[in-house]
Amino acid sequence: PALRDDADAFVIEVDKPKNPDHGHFAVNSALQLAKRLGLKPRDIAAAIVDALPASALLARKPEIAGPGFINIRLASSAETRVVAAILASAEDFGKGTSGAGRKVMVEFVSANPTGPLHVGHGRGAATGDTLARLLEAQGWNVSREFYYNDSGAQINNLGLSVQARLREKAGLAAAFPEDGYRGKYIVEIADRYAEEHAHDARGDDIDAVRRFAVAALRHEQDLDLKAFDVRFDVYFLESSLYTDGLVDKTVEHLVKMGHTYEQDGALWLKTTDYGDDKDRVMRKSDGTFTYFVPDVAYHVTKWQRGFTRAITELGADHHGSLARVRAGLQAMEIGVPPDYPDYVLHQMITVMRGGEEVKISKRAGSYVTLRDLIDEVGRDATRYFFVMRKSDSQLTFDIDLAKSRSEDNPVYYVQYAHARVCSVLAQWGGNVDTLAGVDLSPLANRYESDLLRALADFPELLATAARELSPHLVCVYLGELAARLHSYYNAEKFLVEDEKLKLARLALIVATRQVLRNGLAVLGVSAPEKM
RNA sequence: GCGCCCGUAGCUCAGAUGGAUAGAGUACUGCCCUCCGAAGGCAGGAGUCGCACGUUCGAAUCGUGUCGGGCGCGCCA
Repeated sequence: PALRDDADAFVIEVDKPKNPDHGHFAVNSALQLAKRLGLKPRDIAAAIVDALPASALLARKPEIAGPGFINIRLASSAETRVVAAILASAEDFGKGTSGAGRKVMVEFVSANPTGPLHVGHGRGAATGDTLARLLEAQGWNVSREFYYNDSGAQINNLGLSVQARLREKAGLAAAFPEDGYRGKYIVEIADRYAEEHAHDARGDDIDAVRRFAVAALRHEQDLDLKAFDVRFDVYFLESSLYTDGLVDKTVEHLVKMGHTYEQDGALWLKTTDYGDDKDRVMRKSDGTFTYFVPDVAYHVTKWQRGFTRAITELGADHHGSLARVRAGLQAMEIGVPPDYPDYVLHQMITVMRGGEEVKISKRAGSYVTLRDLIDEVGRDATRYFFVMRKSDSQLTFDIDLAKSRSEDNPVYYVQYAHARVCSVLAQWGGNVDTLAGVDLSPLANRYESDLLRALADFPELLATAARELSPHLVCVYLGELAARLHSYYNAEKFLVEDEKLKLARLALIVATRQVLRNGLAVLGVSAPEKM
C-alpha cells in the first residue's frame, strides 16, 4: 500500500549473481524497500516470495538469503533451452536488433601517410574494427572510414625528407630538414622514386616526390591493414575538404552564426561557450587555417552524409581535440547533438624490448610496426592482444614476452577450446545436424550447469559490449567460456556408452563451439578446427 | 597551472546498471595422460581495491579532496 501512494516508480532489478550458489537470478528489492516501508528486509522478501505464483520454470521456490536477497533458480529443463536456441540460430546466435538498421560511422586508424603503421595504430585498428563488428551484430548499418591528411606541413615535410635522400644519393650537398623523417623507409622510397623517375633522379619536382611518397606509404598501410583483416568502406581525404570548399563554407557559417571574433589579426572561435577551456584560432594571421577547422568541417560532413551517430576512435594523445570539435559542431547550430561524435580513445602502448622501453618516434625512425607484430606473433594473437584490455588503460607490450611466450597468449586458450570440440566430434563421427532435437534432460552436473549459464549470457554480453563500446568484454567472456569448456572436458567424458547422455553432452559442446565461433568472429579472430 | 585517462595479488590486467566470502592470466609449489589433443585440468599461498572523508541498509564501483603515473594544453597536425 505504501508504494501505491508514492509518486516514484519502483523498479525491480534482477541481477545475475556471480556466485552460482545464489541461483540464476537475484532480486534485491526487499533491501531497497526496507526503509520506505519501514519493515525488515527479510520480512518483505518473505511476503514477495509468498505472493509469487508457482512456475514450472523454477527448480524450487525462491529462497531468501543473506540480508534479504531473493534467489531464483531455474529448473534444469529451463536452463537447457539455450542449447536448442543456439543450434537453431547458429552464427546469428547472440545478435541483437537495437541498431534497427540505422547508419553509424566508425572512423578509426586515420593515420597520416608519413610512415608505416605502428603498434598504436594496431591498437586503434583492432579496437575500431571490433567496435564496427559489434555494432553490426546489433543491427547497425556500419560504415568504416579512414580519414587521412594528405596536405599540410607534415606532408610537406615528408616530401622534403624524401627529396633530401634523393639529393644525397645524387651526391649533392643537401641539408636534411630539421623536422624531417629519418626512418629507413624514407630511403627506400627515395630509391624507388629514383628508379621510376630517371628524368628526376634528384627529386627537383617536389610535387611529384610528395605525391609519390604519399602513394607509396598509403599502399604500405593498406597492405598492413589487409594483413590485419581490416577493411574500410571510405577513405576520406582531408584535401577534398579544401577542394570542395567545405572548409571555407564551415568558417563562413561559423562567422554568420556569430560565434567568432577577430583579434590580433586572427579569426577566433568562441569554443569556451561550449565547454572548451580556451577559445581557438581558426584562421591564423597569415591567412591559413588551423588544423581543427578541417576537423570540424569533416565531422560536419559526417552529419550531413546522414550519420546521425558517429564513433571516432583515436589515440589518447589526440584527446585535446575532442572538446574543440564538439564545440565547433555546436557553434554550427545545425542540430548536431552536443555529444556528437562518440569518442573512443585508446591509451598509449609502452613497448618494451630487451627490458627497455622503445621510444616510438616517426621522425627519429625508431619504430615497432604493426607488420612486425603480425609477422612475429600472428594476426589472431595481435588482434586479440590489442582488444583484450580496456582501451582507456595504458598497456605495456613486451615484445620479447609476446614472441617467446606466444603459445601462452590467451587467444590460443580460446581457440583450443574450439579445436577440442571439433576433435571430439571428429572421433564421434556422427552428423552434427542431428543433435538439434536431442533430449537434454541428462545434463545435470555442475559443469554442465555452469556452461549453460555462460552460453545464455552471450547475447546480453554482446549487447553490453556494443552499448559500452567495450570490445574487451568479449575477450573476458570468451576466456571464461573456454575455461568452463576445458574444465568440463577434464572432468567428464563426452563419448560415453550411455547413448542419451552422450548425445546430450555432444549437443551442449556443439552449442559451446558455436558461441566460441561467434565470439571470435566479432573479434576478427579465426576459429581453427585444428591447431 | 588547467583538462582527460589510469592507480585492484610479485608482474600484466578484468571487475556493465553500487550488493552477499574481491577475480583471471602469469610466476612459484604439488598433483592429473593404459582415458574424447597435457596448447588442458585440479589444489595451494599471495590484495587494508593509492590515501582520507562523504552519500548509502550496503562502496573497488558514486561524490569531494589528496598523493602517484600517463597524455594533452602554441596563430603545430
